Amino acid sequence: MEATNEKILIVDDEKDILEFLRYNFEKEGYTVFTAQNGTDGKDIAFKNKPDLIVLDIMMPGMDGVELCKELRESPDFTNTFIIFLTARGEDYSQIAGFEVGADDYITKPVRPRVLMARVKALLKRKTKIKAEQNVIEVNNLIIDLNRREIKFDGQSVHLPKIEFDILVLLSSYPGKIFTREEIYARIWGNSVFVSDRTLDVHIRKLREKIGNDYIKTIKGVGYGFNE
Amino acid sequence: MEATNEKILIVDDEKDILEFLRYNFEKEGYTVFTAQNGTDGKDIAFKNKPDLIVLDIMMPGMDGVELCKELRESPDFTNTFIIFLTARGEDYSQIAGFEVGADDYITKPVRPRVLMARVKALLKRKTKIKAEQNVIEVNNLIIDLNRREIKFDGQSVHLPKIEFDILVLLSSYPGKIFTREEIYARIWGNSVFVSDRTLDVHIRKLREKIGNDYIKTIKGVGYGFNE
DNA sequence: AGCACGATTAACAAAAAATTAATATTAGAA
DNA sequence: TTCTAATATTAATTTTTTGTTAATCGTGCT
Repeated sequence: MEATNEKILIVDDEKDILEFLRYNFEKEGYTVFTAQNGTDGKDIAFKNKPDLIVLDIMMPGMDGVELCKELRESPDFTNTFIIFLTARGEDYSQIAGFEVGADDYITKPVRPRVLMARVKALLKRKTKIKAEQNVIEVNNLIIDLNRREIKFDGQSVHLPKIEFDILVLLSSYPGKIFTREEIYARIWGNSVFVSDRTLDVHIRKLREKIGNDYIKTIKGVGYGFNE
Repeated sequence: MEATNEKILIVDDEKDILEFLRYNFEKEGYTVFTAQNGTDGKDIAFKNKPDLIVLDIMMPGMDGVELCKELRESPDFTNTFIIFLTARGEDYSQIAGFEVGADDYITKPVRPRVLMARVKALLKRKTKIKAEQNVIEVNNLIIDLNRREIKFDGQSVHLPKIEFDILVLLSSYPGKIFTREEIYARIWGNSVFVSDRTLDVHIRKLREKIGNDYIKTIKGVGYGFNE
């Protein structure tokens, strides 16, 4: 696994758990911050702007729910993922509430693989996704899936169907290399056959509109999307 | 919050998600039904007539798309809101309308707050349309849902049924692109088949009456409404 | 019956998009 | 470095999609 270098903040009053999780996340290449109480957690959050926060519910002093609420009040954290740790059987009514703003929760005892899976699911894309609007945003490129249009350098640009679909496919999995066959299969379907240069032409037209930086060629394989 | 008592059906094969969402929606005052597969979902839908349905695309047995299609064939569900859960990068044209008739879709992993926001937005629209002035107003165009007539540049213009329905559909979701299939599904229903140019003719007649600016064509996809 | 209205269809025109073909260029192996 | 297969590029061509007009069909009304 490549070093993703995504930042994760874990807040829990039990030192054992903290170290246990730290070990596991660091092993996977994440940068880990920890705090043993809500107040410290808040400071570290504001200082380091983590991509995802794992919060224990029950803590002395400021508890997880309180911390979460305070974070969500800041625009810096409206798009940060927050996962709660809760004891099984605990009345999780507090966190499960949307007003708190949890993205997910898992029950203790924490199984690292479960937690890791949830984290990965949430962080899957480094690309900022404006989930509220079905918009993919990367640097100076905004792909609006509802309107089926893109904005490049602030300019709305119309993309014909196939070009748009290819761009969505590639940009949905930044970094992943799609083989030509894969792209043909997903865009044209398995029963349609077009000649071999067709894809290149579409790629070229896309590049004409969004520049050469986003779509990279892997010779002998296919294409990918750069962040 | 007052008890809205709006009914929501959630269909997903993952029990965790189901319960999590159930809890949250109930807390917000909604009446929640759940089903773990399409077949059950269909039964419950017909029995309870929910106001909004959240459908997972991928399910064993009858999947979300299939269920949606079947529901849309019944006049009971032509006006029910349907939100799809889908993986990003999936061929969402199938979902985002394609012959199906989805009102919205969100990409997994599901962020509860996002889902809740969308649900509220949709239901608000509905209650708004039901309760309030029943008028959609854009620039020099006023669509009166009660009288089923429009005012363009201050002039009352009568619209025949289908033209009016198309205009309402499009203008209710400004910016969203409706596929032709979706429009056919929503206006004519999934069991009625008319020839291929029919929609174009209605669109043309609409444009004749309200000008060319409001309805835009997305070639290869469908139509949308400009703000 | 005859009329009016709306919906649909058919036939063709126009526009846009997709594909192909032909040639140039390039990345990467030998 | 040289060579070659893979990709880029360009322009021409074909195909697909939509627009437009007019004719037809059907229904309800007088």
